[in-house]
Amino acid sequence: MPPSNILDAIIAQSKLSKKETAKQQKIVEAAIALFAERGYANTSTSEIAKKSGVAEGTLFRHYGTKENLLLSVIVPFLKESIPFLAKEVFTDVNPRNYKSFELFIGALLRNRIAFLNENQDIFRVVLKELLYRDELRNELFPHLQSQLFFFLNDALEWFKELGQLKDLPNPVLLRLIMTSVASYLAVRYVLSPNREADDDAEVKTMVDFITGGVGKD
Amino acid sequence: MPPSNILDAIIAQSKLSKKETAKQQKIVEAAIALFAERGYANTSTSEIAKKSGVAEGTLFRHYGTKENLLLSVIVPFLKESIPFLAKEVFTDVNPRNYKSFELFIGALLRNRIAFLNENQDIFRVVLKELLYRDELRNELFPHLQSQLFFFLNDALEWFKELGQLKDLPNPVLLRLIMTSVASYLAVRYVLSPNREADDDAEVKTMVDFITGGVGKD
DNA sequence: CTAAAATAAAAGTAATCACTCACTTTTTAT
DNA sequence: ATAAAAAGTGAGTGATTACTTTTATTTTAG
Repeated sequence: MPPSNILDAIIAQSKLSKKETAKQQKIVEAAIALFAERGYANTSTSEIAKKSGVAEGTLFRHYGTKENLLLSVIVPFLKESIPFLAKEVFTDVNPRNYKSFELFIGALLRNRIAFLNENQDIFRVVLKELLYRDELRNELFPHLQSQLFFFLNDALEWFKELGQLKDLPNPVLLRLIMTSVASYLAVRYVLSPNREADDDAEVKTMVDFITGGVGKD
Repeated sequence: MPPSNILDAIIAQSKLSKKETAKQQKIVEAAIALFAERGYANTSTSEIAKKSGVAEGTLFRHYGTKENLLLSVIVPFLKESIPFLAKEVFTDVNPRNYKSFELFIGALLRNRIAFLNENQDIFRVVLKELLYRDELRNELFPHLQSQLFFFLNDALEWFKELGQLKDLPNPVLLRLIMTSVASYLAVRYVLSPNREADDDAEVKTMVDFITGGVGKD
């Protein structure tokens, strides 16, 4: 494996497994559930095989190693989850369509909440493994950051022009906004998963906080 | 072990091991380093024994199980780290001594940064295990929350009186402030550990953000 | 229909794991 | 000084692990 670039390796890997058989889907499904429930290290390949109704050998025929199976689980998620890679969110939540920064951030939050509602399990897997895997994280973060920057730089400039954003450097703004959004999502989906949420109220609270803080004018 | 209450069990456990032998200290030291580096599940007891220069049997004589060793590592940290339990931070950063909410939050941030500078490794261990251990988390969070509330409720009322805080419910204020602080610390110490930081500038940025958001007045 | 090729299942395999146990050494108390 | 208690040791133990190899079944091709 020549590439020092893990992301490339991951993407290449994901392209290799073009056709997914029914059994492969079952395997991935079971892997997601088990990894999310007890973590990668605490899940054995035999358990995955059992849960997916497949022989252990089948699992290794398709994925070679347990590590590789993890990547096959994480990669498709990342490809959708680093959304600014895909054009979807771009067009779905286009800053130019929003007259105020509040509305834009609100839409962005709603978009990501909807996505995570559909992907809670795998989100947990990804988050946990990102904590454990330094190399993956070290490659992913700059990549993520530059993608976010590429997408949001424009948006930030747009709302600065409209006079709705403080005149802070864009990287600083980006960091403040994204860590707020991320920590909200992390608490909501990972740390307190069972809670029922009033989306409208919560989004409003977060948007108000991000734009106006807690201080009195 | 009767108690359904894990926290009680932990605290009881920590009280049992009153006198720490030199070897015990070595063991805990090595365990922290290894757990932080590669996680609990990926660290074997034989490795811990080897690194700390004791026989594996010694480790089990003192801690009984690997799990128990983890608790012995986590507990003392938590006792200091849920700082509002201990009076130290209370007196060190007493809200009534601060004329403005900004100054108070700044002091709080500096206090926690100083603490984490001394405890980076174990902070990483705790954070990772909290993600993996539902029961621990489910017991710890309400406890943490109520402690924080007990301490900060007063502070929030104080700064509300001074007209420096928005008239939001205290639990909401608390959540917004603490998730901001926590996510800043998490990014700084866990996700991007190797970064060198300009404390003064970063604290200022965070304080400004928490009090005033990113929106233009 | 049949032989070859691809896929799945089952039965291994060597390594590693957390943990035990019989025993020795050190510390403490009298 | 001595006995009891505590601390320390390291060679085992059975269970489990990721992975392999062998055997069986299904799919495909001529």
